[in-house]
Amino acid sequence: MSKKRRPTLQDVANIVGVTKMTISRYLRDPQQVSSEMQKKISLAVEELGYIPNRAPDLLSNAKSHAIGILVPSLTNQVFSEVIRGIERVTEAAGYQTMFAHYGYSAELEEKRISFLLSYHIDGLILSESHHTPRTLKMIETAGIPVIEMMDVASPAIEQAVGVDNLEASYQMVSAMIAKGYQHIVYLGARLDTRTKLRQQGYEKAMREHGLSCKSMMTEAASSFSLGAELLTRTLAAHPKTDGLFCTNDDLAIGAIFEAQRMGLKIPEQIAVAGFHGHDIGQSMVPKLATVVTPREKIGQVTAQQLIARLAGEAITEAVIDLGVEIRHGESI
Amino acid sequence: MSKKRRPTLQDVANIVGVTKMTISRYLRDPQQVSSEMQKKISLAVEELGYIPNRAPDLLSNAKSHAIGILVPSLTNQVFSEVIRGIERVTEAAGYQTMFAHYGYSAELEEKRISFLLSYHIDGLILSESHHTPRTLKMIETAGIPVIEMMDVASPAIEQAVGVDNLEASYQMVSAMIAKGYQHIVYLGARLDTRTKLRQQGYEKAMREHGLSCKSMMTEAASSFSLGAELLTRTLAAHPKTDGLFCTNDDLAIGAIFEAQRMGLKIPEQIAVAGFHGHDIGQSMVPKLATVVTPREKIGQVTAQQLIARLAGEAITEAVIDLGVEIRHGESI
DNA sequence: TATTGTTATGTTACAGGTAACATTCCATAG
DNA sequence: CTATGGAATGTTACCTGTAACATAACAATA
Repeated sequence: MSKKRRPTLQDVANIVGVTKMTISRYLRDPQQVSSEMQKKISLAVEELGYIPNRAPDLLSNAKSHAIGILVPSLTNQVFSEVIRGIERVTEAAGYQTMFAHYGYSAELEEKRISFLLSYHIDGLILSESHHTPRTLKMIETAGIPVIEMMDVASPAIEQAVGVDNLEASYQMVSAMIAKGYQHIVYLGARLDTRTKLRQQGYEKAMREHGLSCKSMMTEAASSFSLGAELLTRTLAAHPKTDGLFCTNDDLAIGAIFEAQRMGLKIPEQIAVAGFHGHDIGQSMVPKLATVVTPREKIGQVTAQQLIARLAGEAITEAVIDLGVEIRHGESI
Repeated sequence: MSKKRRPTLQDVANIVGVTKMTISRYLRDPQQVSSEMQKKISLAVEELGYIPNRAPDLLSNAKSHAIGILVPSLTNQVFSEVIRGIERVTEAAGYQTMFAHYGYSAELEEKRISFLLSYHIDGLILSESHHTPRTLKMIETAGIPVIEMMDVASPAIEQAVGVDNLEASYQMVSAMIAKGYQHIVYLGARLDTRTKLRQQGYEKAMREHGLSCKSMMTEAASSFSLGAELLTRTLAAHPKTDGLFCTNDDLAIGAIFEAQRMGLKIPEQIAVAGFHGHDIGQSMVPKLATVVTPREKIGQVTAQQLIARLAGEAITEAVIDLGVEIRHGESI
């Protein structure tokens, strides 16, 4: 009994009694072979359960029609929505996607990019503008189009699509100040690039109004329970706190739940604002004040730009800022 | 000016003045070449920014050390946690992961599997036990180990790791009935296999106590706002409802928020239970009653089993049931 | 009938890393 | 001084699909 081997085009060809070239043609476009041949090949392919093999293609430097997508985290709802936007476009354009995530670490990002490039992706989408030198070198060497998503402040490579996190935060905190809150504290977790930008936006608004900046930060990953914990710590450290600007909705919602447990009235005793505008913020009581980011649209526009460039078009806009919406909700 | 080309081992070899075989050895295990050669090659590799190329490897039927992972949805928090569990194990074992998602469609699953197999993955993890005939054929032909995650009721291939969704739901609904709720309605969305199993568990418990079954279902994807909507529709259709068993936490939480808006007391006027035990359920007020599934552990055990089989071990347990915990919380 | 075109299929060469085997060179033992 | 062994490096063949070119067979036209 011979060991089973993955069937090749040659195996199909042997059954049909033609060369593998004919099978190859059939698989790419059945019209290219005669109609009786189509039937015969179709049967043989089904019989063997032939599985396409990309290896030879990759080897001969053909286009892979695959694009690589790097996100910091899969657990983060934000990126699942961005990915949905990307795929809506890539799917329609006949491109396949290969994801990887790097846990907010530039070193891991480097590894993942190397992995994706080793599979000859045609284009690459990143979620960060900070990379290791080796990453930059690899990308240059690979010579494929690259787009950085999410923030537009300081693109490191060729093109960026996203929002201005600093400016958006500045606007939200300004709105809170305009409503009369004076002792606003910034809640941050997982100190990545965008978290820092949001903190800067917070500080800009506070300073502009002569208010003092206070932050409660941790390197732990965001979660609802972390938001609860940060509220407790904030009130212990700064009892006069009357507002929270949180780096994302999860922290904000966790803080609101904890405030409810403590019997604090929102927003009368403490105002809370988040970042992103997830569905849950609109369902909960009170409705969450938040900076609504166009997550799915970021994905769509990024994918459209990348595909245009894969089709040979030049970059027309190196930076595409899709803007945010300040939603007041009921919590400020 | 010549068009840039991705550097090959030969290019590195030319710079160093040896054959590419020496470079190949260095890259896989630097110890295999002399120490002065190590330095020279290292420099040349950096200079060119050499990127590994998996194509030749794939072509010669080498192990890819990559495993494919198929999940129905990336938006679904459940699967990000399962993936985290998988990666904790694969990362340590030196395996790389390639994800894909198929939007709960068996046809799309087939496409994705074909895609992953075309890249010569060594093993495959699925999240479903229902597949197209062609999928089954492909998997058989590929001859690689496959594990089905999530539910253990009716594995279709070789091995399954997960929980018993029907039994778990039966237990939760029984617990609700034991507390005195009589008019419990089942809330379901996106009618996939597991949702149906949970409904069956609900029905088994209700029938056993001579209570009548009522369901409020939709094919839309789960969300918090959908939970709110389903509650409204449920109360309109069945005014006497005093309990909800929801197919997941999102629906349950959305329903609770809506009940709060309506001024309904939980659990006095209406009890609500969810499924999975996400972090948010423990933070919110009231704490959510839920069936806690060992999501990360499912991932870990699945990966461990797969890697053991890749190492040549035989299947010792075709079905691994990791069990659930019934958490009463404050909402029933 | 000779010519041209068209459709269907065949032939050849190639992509880049690595397993398996071969060679070279030098140190040490006999 | 030769023989032996081992470390370092070289040589060859191979994996599979497809672009590019070649050929065959037959229909349509001059």
